Amino acid sequence: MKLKCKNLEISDELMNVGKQRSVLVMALATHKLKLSSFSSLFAKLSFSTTSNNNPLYDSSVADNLVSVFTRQPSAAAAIELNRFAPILTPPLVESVLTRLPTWKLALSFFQWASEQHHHGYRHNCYTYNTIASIFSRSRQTAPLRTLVKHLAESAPCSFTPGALGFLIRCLGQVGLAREAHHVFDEMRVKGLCVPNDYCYNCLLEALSKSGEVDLVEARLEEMKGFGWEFDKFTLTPVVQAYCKARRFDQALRIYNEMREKGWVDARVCAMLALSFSKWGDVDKAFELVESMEGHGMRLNEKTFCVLIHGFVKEGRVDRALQLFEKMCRVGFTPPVSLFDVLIGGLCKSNDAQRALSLLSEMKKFGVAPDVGIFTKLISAFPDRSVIAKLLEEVPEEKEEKTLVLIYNAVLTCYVNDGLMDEACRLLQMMVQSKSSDVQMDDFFKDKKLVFPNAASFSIVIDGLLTNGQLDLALSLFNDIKQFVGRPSVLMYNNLINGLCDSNRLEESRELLREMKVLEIEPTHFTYNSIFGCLCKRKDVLGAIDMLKVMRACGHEPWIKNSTLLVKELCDHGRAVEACGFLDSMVKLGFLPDIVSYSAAMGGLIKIQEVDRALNLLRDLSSRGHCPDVVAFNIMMRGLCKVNRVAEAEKLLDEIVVKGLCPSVVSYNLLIDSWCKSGSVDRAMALLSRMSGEDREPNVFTYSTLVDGFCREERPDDALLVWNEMERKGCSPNRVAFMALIYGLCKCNRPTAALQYLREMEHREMKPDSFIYIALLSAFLSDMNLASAFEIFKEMVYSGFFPKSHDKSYPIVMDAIDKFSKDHRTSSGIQVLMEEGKLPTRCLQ
DNA sequence: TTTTTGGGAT
Repeated sequence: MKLKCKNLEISDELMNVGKQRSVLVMALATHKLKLSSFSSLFAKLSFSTTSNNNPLYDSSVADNLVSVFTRQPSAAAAIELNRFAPILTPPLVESVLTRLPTWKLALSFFQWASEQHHHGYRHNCYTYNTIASIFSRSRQTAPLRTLVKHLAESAPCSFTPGALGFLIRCLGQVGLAREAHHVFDEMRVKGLCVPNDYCYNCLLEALSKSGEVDLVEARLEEMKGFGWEFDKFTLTPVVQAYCKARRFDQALRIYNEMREKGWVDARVCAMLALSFSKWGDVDKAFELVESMEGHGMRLNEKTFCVLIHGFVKEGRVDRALQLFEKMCRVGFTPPVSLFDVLIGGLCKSNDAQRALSLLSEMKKFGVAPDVGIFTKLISAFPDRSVIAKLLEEVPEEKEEKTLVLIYNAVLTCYVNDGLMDEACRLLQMMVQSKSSDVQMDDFFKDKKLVFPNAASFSIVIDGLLTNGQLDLALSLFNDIKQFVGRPSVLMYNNLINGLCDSNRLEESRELLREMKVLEIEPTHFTYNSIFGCLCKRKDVLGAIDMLKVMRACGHEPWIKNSTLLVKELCDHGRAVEACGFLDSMVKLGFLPDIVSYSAAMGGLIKIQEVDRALNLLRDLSSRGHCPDVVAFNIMMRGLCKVNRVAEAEKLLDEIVVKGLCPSVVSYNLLIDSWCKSGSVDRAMALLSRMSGEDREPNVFTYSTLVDGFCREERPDDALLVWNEMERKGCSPNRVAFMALIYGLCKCNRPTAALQYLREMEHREMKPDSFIYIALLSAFLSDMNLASAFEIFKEMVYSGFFPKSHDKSYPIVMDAIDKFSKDHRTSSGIQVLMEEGKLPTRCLQ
């Protein structure tokens, strides 16, 4: 009998089923897997039973269940599905699970089965393992994690040691080592499983795969305590864990132990060899591979390849070649990538001849060289003599194709060497090769030229673009259309990008129109090149128009572009327009980045619109953003600048309340504010709060405080801060030195200041001119004419002399007057004058 | 990709 119910409404019965969802279903649902809710799936399902109301369990039942869960929800037979429930058994569930095509469907079915406990169905360890291995194979860590968590906590189910091992391996395969570690203990504590040595071995493997070397060691100890014997499968993961942790000696110790017991196999050897190679010890790795041969072991193809790549990377082409020969000897055909890396390595170590000989090797294996290999070979012979040789050896059956490859390689070499003229000339010859009678180059005479393909043009055009030869690139581009056909999107993108970089917006738009005509779909790159150009031009309306286009075809504007527009506008005092632009973005459904909002806030502050900036900060959360510390810092700076320090302080508290961590900058801003307003002691209090919160002060903090103390005429405290800075290993920069020197001068300590100038010079930092002026005036007011003159000379010799409109001009002139009138310095001034170091017109 | 230190200008 076949039952089929169509379009059933969800019945009360079904609603009840819905309410009975098990804890597991709820737990799995927290992963927001967008599975159609099970009840609605029910309502749409159709299914058939084999013969009567009490169907037998046979493979056709499994088939039915599979087809019910696989089929697109169509005609409904929801209630009928319930008839399966009473006959559900773990083997049936297993069999259905393994037949379902996707992990999502398997999960649906598993959930449904979990709900059937009122019919007496319970999962056993094999159904759990089946779904676990499905998740593991499809790398679904989230549901897998939920599954084991549930397994240990709320759905006790006993496991055989073998089953626990299997489960742990599923976890290990997707890196859930911690979970494996945990479930192992849970099962044991709850009495659901008595782990044996196999379980331990599986656990060790999972742990070592995730690099949990400490846990590996702990479990090993535990095993010993329980009296389990170690075997090959115990120690292999231990070697692996030590290798991963770069604990070289320990890895070798275990390896030797294994060797004594005769447990070494190809896998362990390969693992160790790969690690040696990774650590740069190519010879040891090679030695190991050699010793394998003596014991009848051999590497697999993949390991050969990885080792050869690694050897070349370490600059050991010699060993790489030896390994390569071994690989060929055991009968593997090396892939092109291996030839590529070896030829590259040989070229790099100036063994071009040997590289060339590998090409014949390729021929023997029937592996066709690609353009990259040709390029490497040609570059390796600076006289280009190899080109003729390559051309001679072109196999007849693939002549056309191979010739283009070779010529494209030549073009690439020209481009790489910046020989754009040569590249263009060759391309032109290739184009003309059709029309015969072309004057051939030395390299190419005797050889047939070949007509270029799209790649040939692309190589040259890209080269021209990176060389800034935009117009030449454009004219070649037109040739493509004539000779090769439709250009690729990539070529359009590169040209449009080049045009936009040169601010040639109209032409780039023309190319975009052309793409439309040719029905070449532009990409986000295409649109963003043009959008970026409009942003750079501060063309707000144009940018918004472009956004509309992008909205229509579903491409996102790049953050850097919209941020650039906001920044550019703000830099020119147009913060209000910037805000308008951001609003337009929102209206178009693009959420601007927090960075662009921060830039806008900064712009508003710049034009004294502090309250507007504050409003924007407040609005951010309603626009779907959580202001970050930088946004708060910008706002704090704005408030400090207009002396609303108390509000800035409140923002600092708000940062903490919001669960963010104030940065050094946040503190620096307040410290600076207090230093500038004569409250250096409050600033110092904040410094101690910083150390309490483990926020290291930086050179900005210390410079600010040094400045603050000097402003309050407390040079000794300034020096204390300075020493504290050096003690903490924070080395002063130019600005810090200048702050101290200038501050000490203001406090009438020119001699101390001069010491720090010397220290600064010793560290190869040059002060700004105002430092000389400060020292000069300080020495003069200290009546120290000799030192004043020394500084004056240094100033003059370093090429600095104030202009007549300069504020420091009268100071310097007054100094010269004093120097001239004093017998100790007058001759020195004379010398400077004779040397022409002093502007003559200033000296009447 | 946004934020912090020196002086001083116009």
